[in-house]
Amino acid sequence: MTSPHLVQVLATLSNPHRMRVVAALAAERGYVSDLARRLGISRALLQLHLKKLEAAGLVSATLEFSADGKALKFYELIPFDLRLTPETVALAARTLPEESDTP
Amino acid sequence: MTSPHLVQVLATLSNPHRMRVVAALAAERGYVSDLARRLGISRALLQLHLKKLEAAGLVSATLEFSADGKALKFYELIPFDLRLTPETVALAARTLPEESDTP
DNA sequence: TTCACCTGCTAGCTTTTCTTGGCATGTGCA
DNA sequence: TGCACATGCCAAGAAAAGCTAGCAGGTGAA
Repeated sequence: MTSPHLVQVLATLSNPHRMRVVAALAAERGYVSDLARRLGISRALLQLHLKKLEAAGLVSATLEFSADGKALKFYELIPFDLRLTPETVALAARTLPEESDTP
Repeated sequence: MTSPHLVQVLATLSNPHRMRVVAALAAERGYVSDLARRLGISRALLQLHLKKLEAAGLVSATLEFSADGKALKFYELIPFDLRLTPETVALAARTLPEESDTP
């Protein structure tokens, strides 16, 4: 894993809503509106968090069709296994872009 | 680890500056001004990040005195070892405070 | 006394993130 | 045709995070 990606993953997971989304998807995949109901948050908000989770490579989406022809966007977890220690963080920090790169 | 704490730790580590600080301290402890020079950032900024790292329980500070009597605040790493998987995240999410708790 | 260090704090600005509410589109069913 | 449910997107405000510049106080050495 590259460290900008690690930064992104950590930032993505460090949010209560997104942790709950991961938990919900770990139990069972679901489509957007369904998930929103299960989690008790608005669809717009969930969609935004799902976007971030997808951008971080933590979930993936599949368009499917229900029996009655409705288009449903199913989300499911992409398994991950990260270890966070001073050593792994230090290692990642070495591949971080310089701050002088974006003046 | 409680999940609010996990959220805090992840949020704290998901920052390039703070990752560099952890990396620097993993290599060798140091005092504020020294660290600022090593990292090439302003002292005020470093102090802010050190505060967050300390609040998250990732570093600790000790006041010491140099040979010539100057007070130096040394920071060092507190070892940590976190594993991040869908399961650990789901587990943590279950102990998350309800959103209805802070209306 | 003046200089070169060290520490700590904060007011204020900029940028980013979070969140809501609304609008548009499409489907099948009564 | 009207209803229910699905998706996507965006504007705009509220809240949080990031950063700088500056001030104040302390020490030892020249």
